[in-house]
Amino acid sequence: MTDAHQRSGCPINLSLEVLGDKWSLLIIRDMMFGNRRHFRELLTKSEEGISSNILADRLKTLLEQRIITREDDPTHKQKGIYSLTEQGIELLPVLAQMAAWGYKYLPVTEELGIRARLLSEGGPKMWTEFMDELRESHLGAKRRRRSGPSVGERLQAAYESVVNGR
Amino acid sequence: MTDAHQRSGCPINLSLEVLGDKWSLLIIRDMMFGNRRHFRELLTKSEEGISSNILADRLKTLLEQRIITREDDPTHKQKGIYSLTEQGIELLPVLAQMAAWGYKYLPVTEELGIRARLLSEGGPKMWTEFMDELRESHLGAKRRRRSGPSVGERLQAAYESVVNGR
DNA sequence: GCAACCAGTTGCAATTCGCAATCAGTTTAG
DNA sequence: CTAAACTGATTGCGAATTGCAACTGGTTGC
Repeated sequence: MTDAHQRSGCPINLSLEVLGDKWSLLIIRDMMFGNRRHFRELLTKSEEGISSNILADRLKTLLEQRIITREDDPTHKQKGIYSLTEQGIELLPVLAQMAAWGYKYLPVTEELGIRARLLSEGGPKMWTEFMDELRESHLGAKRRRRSGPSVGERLQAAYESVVNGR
Repeated sequence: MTDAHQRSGCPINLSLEVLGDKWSLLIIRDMMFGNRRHFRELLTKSEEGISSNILADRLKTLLEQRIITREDDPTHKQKGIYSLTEQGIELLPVLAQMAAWGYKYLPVTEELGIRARLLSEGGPKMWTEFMDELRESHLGAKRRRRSGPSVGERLQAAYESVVNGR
């Protein structure tokens, strides 16, 4: 896991060297949209069933790359709380574009596609708002009060609506 | 390489099952920005040095996923011409966001970062124009004549300007 | 004819992946 | 107080993937 073997200084290549595998972006996704902040939450509450050694390894590299941080949970001596950094939060547009593409071309299920659809329809303006919400919950940033439900709440409500209403 | 083991119907997960490795998106990148259309071009003219068996394997899965197509080159009985499909062309926003993120946070070299910078500054409007150009060169689509150099030409000129002018 | 070029394929060693079991400390229920 | 459950991982091991180098069978240009 040494970072000595850099292939080129191309931004796409460098991004892929950090994120180019089947799990890293899924962990980010769960932290962003599923509000998972503990190891166990990421391990058990995901659709795909990552195994614990892979999760531990990916969290380690995401920490090294400063995409997430880890701090102790004051309520539990063993729990750690993982948070997105600004750098991690700014992966949202990447995920949003990837979700939009997958939604358009791959066999997405209805309940898991609804977030992608809303996020795609909302466009960059909605992404920016959601990123501000993430800055509040992950970085403790102050945020102007908005009227109405947050983007996170709207996405979650839409998801539950599809799940319950079928 | 059977596609039986699908992990979930989430659009991000499905996208990662197709593109979640260190090479697939680099091949797409070279086809889009480097105008590589033949096996040898993709093999030898890339910064990163993919090996031929990996390239052959990735081209195969990209074909299966309908992200690219392959046709015989009429000028050479052995050459194949790889082209992006509409589905492949619409990966441009994903690459653009990934490039913008990498440009902002990773140790990108000046000459390889200039395209990312221009594409990021140009925004979705420039992406749309570039996608139209790709539709012309890869799908044979007719395109309204534009005044001035194309996006592809502008990116290439900027790259060469940095390479020569340092 | 022959060297260079074409798109891959093959063999093999090294690495990574994925599953299951396990670990040691912490908290909670009774 | 004790036992069970929970915490964030770690370990062992077989399977799959990766990466390098050599090679194949054919085509093209000189």
